[in-house]
Amino acid sequence: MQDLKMGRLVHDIVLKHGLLADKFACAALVDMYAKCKVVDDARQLFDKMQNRDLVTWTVMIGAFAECRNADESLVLFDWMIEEGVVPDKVAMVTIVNACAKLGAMYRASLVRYYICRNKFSLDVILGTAMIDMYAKCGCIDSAREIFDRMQVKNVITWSAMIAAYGYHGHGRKAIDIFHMMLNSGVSPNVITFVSLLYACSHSGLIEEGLRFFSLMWDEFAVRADVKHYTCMVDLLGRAGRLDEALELVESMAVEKDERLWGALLGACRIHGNIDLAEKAVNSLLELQPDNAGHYVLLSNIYARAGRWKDVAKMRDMMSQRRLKKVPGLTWIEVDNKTYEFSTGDRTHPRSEKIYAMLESLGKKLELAGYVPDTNFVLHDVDEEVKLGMLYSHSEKLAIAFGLIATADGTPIRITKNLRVCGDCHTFSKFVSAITQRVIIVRDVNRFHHFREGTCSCGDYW
DNA sequence: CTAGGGTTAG
Repeated sequence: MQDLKMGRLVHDIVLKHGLLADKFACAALVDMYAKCKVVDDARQLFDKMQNRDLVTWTVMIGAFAECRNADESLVLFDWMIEEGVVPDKVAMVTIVNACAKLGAMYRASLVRYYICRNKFSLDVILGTAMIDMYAKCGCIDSAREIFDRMQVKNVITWSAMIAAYGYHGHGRKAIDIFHMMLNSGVSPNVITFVSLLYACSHSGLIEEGLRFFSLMWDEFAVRADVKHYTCMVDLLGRAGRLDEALELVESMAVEKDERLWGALLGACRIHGNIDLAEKAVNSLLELQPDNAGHYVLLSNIYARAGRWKDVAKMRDMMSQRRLKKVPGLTWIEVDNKTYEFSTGDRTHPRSEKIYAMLESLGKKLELAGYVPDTNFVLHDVDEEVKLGMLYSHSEKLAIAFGLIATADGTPIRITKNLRVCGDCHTFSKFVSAITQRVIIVRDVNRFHHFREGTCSCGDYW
């Protein structure tokens, strides 16, 4: 049931007949609100219920992970345990899913401990959820361990592993898994191919990607949808084959969406193709006139080409339409606590040390050849102010804090709400070289593993 | 036996 109007009607009837004490009726209503994405209504009802049982808790926890902040799922889970409700396997899958969404490594390890201690067997669903959780927490090897231990794997399990290798930049391994899957007799589906093509494009495996794209229909009867085309546009576009990418877009018989044009625009950014970028943005703005991200991306492309008048034009368009760039946030877990940073943030208790660290780090980095790229600052301010803004990007603050607060040699794991900024990407490479630290960044799309001055994404993101 | 569970594209 996903009809909110009807759902509220049913809610009224339940109230009228005094059925609020009935846990089945209430759980179903909570679930209905959750599925209609009105999580606050679900929570209100949940709070009013007298006898909440495990299923109701599970629905509520899942609703938060689905609709809003997975952090709230974890809080609720703790509360449930405190109330003495004992989770079962389905509840664990729900909480594993919340950890995956958050990328919260510490919580993930607690959950694993809980699962082991209570001897929940790794059935195909719990195992698959754990693969996804580990991968999205940046621990691709742990994900693979779970995968290898699983006795029963279905198409979702295989797809999750292929996808995981894909967004960690291990295209070859994704292809290996795909072949293992075929050998085991499981047939790939639509999502398997999205994951596989994505893995190819993000590892620059052009010929392989093209081959799989034609194979999917010819050999597996899986019809290409807009997502597969998006992967192919990305694959060709990254490789600089923009003409072919455009040709594909123009020839496809499937309805085009904003992410397809977004892939083309991303390729234009990498290769500095302004004409095509403008075409892509025009199509994007037809579909989503209020998405600030599109303006920002085009503005960055202009900035890189030194077309400052056009940058100003974009900025004016944005302010006319009252569009604001989504503020960048970065999270880092230190000593089992999550810290959040925004640009120029000085709220952290160790803020002075963090800025001091950034300053000394900056000097070393610049000696090593790092040149801050103020083109990534969109604001119309003096160069010096730009430099200050650039150096206080949330990512850099989180990395500096990680360097201060964690032991030498331990990897630094951070999570971002946006795509990684080009300058922060360069910065992270230099930091990994100079400090001998591995830096693992989860951005909104994928993972970057920085090690000894290089990134696993091969600078294509 | 009946409410609740996993994978995907910029």
